Amino acid sequence: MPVSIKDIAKEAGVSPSTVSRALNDHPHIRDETKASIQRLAKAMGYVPSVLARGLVAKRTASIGVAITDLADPYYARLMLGIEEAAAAHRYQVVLSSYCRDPDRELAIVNDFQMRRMDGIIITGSETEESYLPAGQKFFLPIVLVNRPGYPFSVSVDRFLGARKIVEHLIELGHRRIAHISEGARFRDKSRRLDGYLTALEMHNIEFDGRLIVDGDGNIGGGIQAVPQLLALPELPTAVFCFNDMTAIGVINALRQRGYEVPRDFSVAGYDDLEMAAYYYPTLTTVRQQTHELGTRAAKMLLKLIDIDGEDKVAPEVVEPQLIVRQSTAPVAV
Amino acid sequence: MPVSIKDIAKEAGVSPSTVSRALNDHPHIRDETKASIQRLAKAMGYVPSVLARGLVAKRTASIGVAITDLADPYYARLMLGIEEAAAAHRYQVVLSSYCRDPDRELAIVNDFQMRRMDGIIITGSETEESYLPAGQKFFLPIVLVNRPGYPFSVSVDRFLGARKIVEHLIELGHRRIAHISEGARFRDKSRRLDGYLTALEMHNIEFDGRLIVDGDGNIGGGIQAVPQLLALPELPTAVFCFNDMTAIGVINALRQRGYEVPRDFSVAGYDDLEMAAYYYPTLTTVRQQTHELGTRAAKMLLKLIDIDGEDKVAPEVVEPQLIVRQSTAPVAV
DNA sequence: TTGTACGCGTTATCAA
DNA sequence: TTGATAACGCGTACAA
Repeated sequence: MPVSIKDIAKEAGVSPSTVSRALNDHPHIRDETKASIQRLAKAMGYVPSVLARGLVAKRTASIGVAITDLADPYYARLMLGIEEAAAAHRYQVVLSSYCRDPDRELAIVNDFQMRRMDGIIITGSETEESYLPAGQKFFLPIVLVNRPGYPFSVSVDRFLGARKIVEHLIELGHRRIAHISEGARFRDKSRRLDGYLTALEMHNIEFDGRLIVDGDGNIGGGIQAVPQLLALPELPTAVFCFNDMTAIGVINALRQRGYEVPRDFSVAGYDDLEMAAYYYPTLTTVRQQTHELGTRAAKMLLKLIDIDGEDKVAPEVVEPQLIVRQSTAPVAV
Repeated sequence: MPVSIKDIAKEAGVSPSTVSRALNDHPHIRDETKASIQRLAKAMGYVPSVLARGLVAKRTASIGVAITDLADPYYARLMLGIEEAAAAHRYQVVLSSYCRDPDRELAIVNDFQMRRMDGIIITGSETEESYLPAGQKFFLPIVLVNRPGYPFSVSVDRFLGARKIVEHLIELGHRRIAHISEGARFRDKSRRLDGYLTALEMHNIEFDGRLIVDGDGNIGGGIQAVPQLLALPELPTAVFCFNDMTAIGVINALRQRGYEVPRDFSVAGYDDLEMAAYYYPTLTTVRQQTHELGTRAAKMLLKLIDIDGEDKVAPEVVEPQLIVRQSTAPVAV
């Protein structure tokens, strides 16, 4: 049973409010009593109750983060950024992973509401629309990461990132460039795919739909894509993958079949995971300012919480950076 | 402003207690009123407050998990196991990462206490001792993962895992086997180191302290260890790493210097991360039953919460499994 | 400087 | 079957 403020009051022979004041460093209280009560509280192992506090204060000094997938290290970096900004404002961060499952995403958001978090950050939402103010189902501020269509969002410009990396491949002489997508579900709204198409168009390269193969954002998706690519009547010379995990799958599957990267195929990833610099070969990829993305999202959310001035907040976009390493090379002649 | 039970009561023209009963499916209530109130609650966007509920119920139906490091995918798998078991008992899981920082670990545990979680799981605690019942600083049950000395713990037998993998190296003919540890801080209580020493002893191989080099559990630690190994007057032929991340760092650093694995050195990891099967070369490693570890930890915690019968709970140990892949090979002659 | 009284949202108990 | 009341732990006006 936790010790309550009343227990301390009884023990100290004062009223509960005096204890409350002592513990919260209130102005009008004798230094002596304050000190002795603080000492007593510590000795008795007092731990304040967020439940009771939040009930009266109508705030819990905590924000909830619903992340796409715990297993993806990309989100770990994002979390570091969020926690840093939150800690600076003395907010506690609570995390849950919805594993790319729309139902779980909504369940987590609902749980955060039940816990009366002060605000929520959702990465890569699968149900973006439901958070639109029109619905009014949510009574706390929500910031989305990488959903640039949402009014309160912080995103990396994935269109630009994809364009940059495809142009890099084109500059290396590649003309038949395959793309492994995140999955069929996302095809229409894929910014990466748009960037890919734009880069081709800018360089007058004709688009061939057979070069687009569905992955799933994980290693397995990359592995499964390879036989489809190799079955094409005319092989690609380069593969632009949805992310680094996919690229690792692709390189692995190619190696299994006796191909070498970048000798036989250039392969590019996206994300610049820590692993990208240590894989063999090291990955050419797109670095997203992940840490900054996190701090920006947290700051936007805190702004929404504090001033409640939704008008003052506009969607933010950060620019990604091309990282050239060894998995891409000039096309073989 | 969230809608409260009172708001609904006013709107429905009944008392708050009736609303509470309707929402909680209590027995003695007219089906009609129950249905209409439930409908009204949904329409008004009612979301119950865990704060208020927990205050009176003295339980929040949630457990906190403090994990070692978000960036380590090992913990993602563990979380899946925990969440699965928790969900089966209708418990919510809340996660925080302490990034191997003892202070943050204690801060998180304290926060969980403030939130009046029903119990806590801590992975790889850096401050194991502080949770011993003797201290009595904690009023909620705590289960530790991979701290077999603690009375309420679920662990993989790391001693056995290390012994298995070192014996595998010995069988391949290796005699000078280096070990990259988790860090100097952990040397005395390293079960992996014990397993390593035991394997050597069982095969009458003399121990050479210079072969033990400190890492940090991350890629960087592996990278930094390599120059120290290469500076030894007599080179090792194999390296047993604290974990897969360290092994990746080691292999990478060796490759940078023109060495090839396993031609020049055999390198073994520990954990069997997803990546281990896809790295180049694929890693020989030790698979921990990570998912099962998670479910077991959650079940133990739930037992402690429910029956409060500490006597009925004993530390559990699961057996790890040797996974042989391409990063280890017979010693060169 | 300290104590008293009330309310936050909810549930449980008792009475109607 | 329903309503009134108290209680959970805490903060804060207001009174002393």
